[in-house]
Amino acid sequence: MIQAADEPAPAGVASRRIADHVRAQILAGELEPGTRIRQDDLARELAASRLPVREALRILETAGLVTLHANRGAWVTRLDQRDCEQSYQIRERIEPLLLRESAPLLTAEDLAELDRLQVAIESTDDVEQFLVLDRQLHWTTYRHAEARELVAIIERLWDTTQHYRRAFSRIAHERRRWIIDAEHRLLIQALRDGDVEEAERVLEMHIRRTRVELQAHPEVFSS
Amino acid sequence: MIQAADEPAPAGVASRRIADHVRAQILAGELEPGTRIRQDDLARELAASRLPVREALRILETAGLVTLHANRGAWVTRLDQRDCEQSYQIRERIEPLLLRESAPLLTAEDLAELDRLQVAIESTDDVEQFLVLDRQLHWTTYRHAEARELVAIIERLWDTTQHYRRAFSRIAHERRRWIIDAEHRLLIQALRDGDVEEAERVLEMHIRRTRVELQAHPEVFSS
DNA sequence: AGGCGAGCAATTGGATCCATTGCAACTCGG
DNA sequence: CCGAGTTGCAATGGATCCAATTGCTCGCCT
Repeated sequence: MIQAADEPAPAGVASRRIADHVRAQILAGELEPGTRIRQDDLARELAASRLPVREALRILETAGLVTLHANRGAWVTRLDQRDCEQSYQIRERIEPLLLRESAPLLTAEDLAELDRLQVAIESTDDVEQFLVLDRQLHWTTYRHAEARELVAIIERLWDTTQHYRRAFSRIAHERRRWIIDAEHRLLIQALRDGDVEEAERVLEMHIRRTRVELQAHPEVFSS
Repeated sequence: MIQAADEPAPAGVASRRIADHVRAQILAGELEPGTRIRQDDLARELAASRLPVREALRILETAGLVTLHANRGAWVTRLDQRDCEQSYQIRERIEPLLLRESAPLLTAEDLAELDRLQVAIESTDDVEQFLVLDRQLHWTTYRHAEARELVAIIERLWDTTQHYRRAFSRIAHERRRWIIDAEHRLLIQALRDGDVEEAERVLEMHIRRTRVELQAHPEVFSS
């Protein structure tokens, strides 16, 4: 092995790397729902052949992030309002399960990090930053959960709805942010108190409220 | 086009076909958790090259049915008792959502089919037959639901736990079957009455009871 | 005799090449 | 001038070939 560690490191299998890359692009909003993904372009962009690209697209299709049409190509999956609300409804019911498993194992360091993240959330005006930090905050509360299936499912739900969360934040963030902040603080406090049931209730309410507000903004899905 | 329609027809994309084939084999119990899947063998068996096989394996990995280790190969995913219980806990919370959406749209024909299926279930002693019919029955009740995400998630949960449901049925079916039959009949009756809430409650109870009974049989996961 | 290392076989991962499909523009006829 | 059919191109799907990694076995040294 001549080249040691100056390269960004192949880091595992190419198809996985490519899938992660595209996933990140979609989550970052660089690829919006409905945009076409061309195999050649991706391959050139990532300096790989089309073969791992195709595998990556199949992975992402199963993950629900892209939609494939036989002999026609791949597009970033577009959700309608109904699908999106349904996703939130599912999260509302199962994320408390994840929290229940993780909450009792949270350390003082975890709680400190939650505080830090919440302060950061309250002091940013950038939507993109907010999305990243919000996600970090919630997944920090889930850090000690070991339920693989549950984690996979919930990550999928976060992923497929990310774009609509962004669109929604863009138009309603100013008005909503103090509510979100309050809910986050209630969640963190319940966790600090070791009151898991209360934390579950707050989380469920947090997700439901977002879902209900989303109902009132169909323009998010119109484009 | 020389060869017209004597072939079984490619019928869509090969990778999808192969993935479905392997999925069916796993669900039928022909491939048990832990068994290795070799790319060459699959390719030969299905008269295809290894390329679509690889794509299929990536699909199935994302679907949670096989586990890939880089440069080492693919194995049918093995769940531990904790994972399996968690899957049932998730189903318990979200399948009622699917039922709620579908139940009001069930037709008289659907109800007749449910009766027919239930009669068939009660008159079979074959575990394999039972698994197929039970699955058909529940998915008939979900027939009119259109929530894509929810359907995908629940199918995944059924798929990944199928093997353990089989193992459990093998050892505890005699003792349990009258309970299952009773619950199915209650479910169908509630649907016939148009009492969706009652149907949801019965379904939740049905899944929870299975989960709790599974807790008492760790030997299912020992092999 | 046991453990460690090197070499080899088997299997997976990746690249290039060819076939097939779908789309679009252009042409020809009404 | 408009519509339908045909032809050509571009993008995906599939097969074969080659490289890289793994782990297993055999042999050697301690």
